[in-house]
Amino acid sequence: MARANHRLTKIPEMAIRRLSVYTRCLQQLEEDGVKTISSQELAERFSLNSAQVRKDLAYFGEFGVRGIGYYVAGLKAELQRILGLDREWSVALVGLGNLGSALFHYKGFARQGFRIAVVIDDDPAKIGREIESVPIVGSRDMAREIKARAVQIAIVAVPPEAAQTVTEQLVAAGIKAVLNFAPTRLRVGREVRLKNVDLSIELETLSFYLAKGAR
Amino acid sequence: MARANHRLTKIPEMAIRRLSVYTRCLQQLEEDGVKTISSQELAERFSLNSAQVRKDLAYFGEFGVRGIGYYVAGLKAELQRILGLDREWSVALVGLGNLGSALFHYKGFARQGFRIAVVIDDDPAKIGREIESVPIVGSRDMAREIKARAVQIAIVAVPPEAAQTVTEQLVAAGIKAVLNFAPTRLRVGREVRLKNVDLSIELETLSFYLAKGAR
DNA sequence: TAGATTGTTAATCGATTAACAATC
DNA sequence: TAGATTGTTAATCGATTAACAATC
Repeated sequence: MARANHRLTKIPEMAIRRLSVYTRCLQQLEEDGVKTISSQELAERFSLNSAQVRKDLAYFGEFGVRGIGYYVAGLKAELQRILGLDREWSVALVGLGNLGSALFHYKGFARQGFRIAVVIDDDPAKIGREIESVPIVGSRDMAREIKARAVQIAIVAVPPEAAQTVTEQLVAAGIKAVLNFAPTRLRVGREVRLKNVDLSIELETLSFYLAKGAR
Repeated sequence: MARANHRLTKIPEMAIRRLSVYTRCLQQLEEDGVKTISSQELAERFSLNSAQVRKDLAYFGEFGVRGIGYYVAGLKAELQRILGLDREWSVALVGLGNLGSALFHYKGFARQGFRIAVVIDDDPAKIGREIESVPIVGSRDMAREIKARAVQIAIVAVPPEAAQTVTEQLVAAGIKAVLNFAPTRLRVGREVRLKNVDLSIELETLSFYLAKGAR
């Protein structure tokens, strides 16, 4: 029964993350000249259950062909569309310290259509300059630049004590989603999508298992 | 009934992560001079359920006092011990490019007792030098340095094509846990704890919600 | 003692997986 | 048609939450 229940159901966050992973795999498969793939084969690559792969996809539509599997190129295109990876997103990078610079040069972002359109940093030695043709502006000019460049996503990589203030300015300037690397819990309104990346917590879970092993 | 069921039960990964979060909060509370806190108060700070806080703690023991709550200093110390944060861990940082440098200078790691004891990079311009008194060695000398410095944790921040090879060398040298920032799925034996940090996937989930909002 | 809050059990909720009719 | 694999329903599993006796 081909019904579009995928409009109504709430989609688990983990399903979205897996979609991301499938997409990258499909991209590789396409480059390798693979034409079709079954849910079973796809699942094996990530030690998942084939039913989970099919269910993740079923949230969004019917992309497969019974007896065949999925056409790699077609499914990749569908997933890219669903994830918003079929277009370019203008991103503002806030903070050009060590982490900010690393993120600026990180190749993975650009590959999926995320283009850093403006860098924001209040260091007088940096304001007014460019980095790889991307302008560096002070927070004073932040709102103007964000609007002018239709930036919707901000990557926050400033010291923790500056993060909340700068985020409020970003939201006031019209930013719709924030990826936060500052080790602080940010408070934003519900109209803004916030994702925290906590670098310390990952090390701490590792040390838990090491410490446990030693006990 | 004070039984140590916490020795047998399998502990959810998410519970460990929350323990990390509680610990940091308790640290702050201690600095602020707060003596006791209830599961309810603690839960509210993270929009969690108080039963969840109590259950997370109950995996490891009985730390609270009925009618009172938890003594901040005592609970903090217990959780630090459980997470292995009551001691110093020697860490090897592999790859000193943009991301590696950022991670090297990242203050959050050192704060919780993770000390970068050696940097590994094969750039001839870097080998043999030091960065903030930490030696930089080539992968040729990796095994020797890791053993000499009793390093158990490695942070991998090399280009994706080098990640698998270097990880195998790390494991051969006796590394017990790997935090991987390279955008590649690493394959390691089951005796090694592996945690992947995928920077792209976070942006991709954000763009999913933005794209959905626009549909 | 009366009030507060824990630790734990039982109920609920949600996500994963097995099973299978539909169908290419 | 026979074989393969989907999309979906129903069963299972695990994690979250409500409820409450125990007890400070």
